[in-house]
Amino acid sequence: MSSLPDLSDAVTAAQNLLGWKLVHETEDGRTAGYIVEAEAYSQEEPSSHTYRGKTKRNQVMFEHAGLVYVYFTYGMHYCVNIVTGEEGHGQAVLLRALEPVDGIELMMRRRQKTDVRKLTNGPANLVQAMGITMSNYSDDVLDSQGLYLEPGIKPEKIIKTTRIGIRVGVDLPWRFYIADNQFVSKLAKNRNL
DNA sequence: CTATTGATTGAT
DNA sequence: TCAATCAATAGG
Repeated sequence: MSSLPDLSDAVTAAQNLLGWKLVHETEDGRTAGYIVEAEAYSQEEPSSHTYRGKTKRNQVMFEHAGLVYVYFTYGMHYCVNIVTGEEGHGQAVLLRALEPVDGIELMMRRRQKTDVRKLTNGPANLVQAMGITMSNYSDDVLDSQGLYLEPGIKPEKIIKTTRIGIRVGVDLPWRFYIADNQFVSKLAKNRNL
């Protein structure tokens, strides 16, 4: 695996990021996990937050690849994305699930769960376990500090399928996850292509 | 201005 | 199947 992920466009990056290790160092300690499930979003298609142009919420998605897009949704949840593509093109990869590697005790404390499989199995769950907040908005994951990426494992088999939780653009096969990985979010295992 | 919806989760 | 709960957006 090369030392930098391919973030040239969202769909490529969603596959390429699988197996990379996401690390977050905070005052409470270090947490890290392998990315096992990810989805691509881009301004050309209606399910993307950038479909209707730049707003205060999504503006970082139009900046350069490697920056972090955190958003608040459903009145109670945060989700995290890695920006991809050229500057000015609103696209990113939503991280949907991790396989916990480091700081599992800390993740359990943050999540109030002891079942390792329920720590990071979903976009809002992994944000909570990793201690990611809006203060991580526009962090650079290619800088080795704070929230960043490290080379991890090479996925044996990647499953390509349709995205979760959206009402438009449901036909696009823009979701990718590592086959037979027990940390992939439950919904993701239901539909296959 | 008000009303509705959503890249979710966890409980029923 | 539904509630929790708020930012963005559509509509008047």
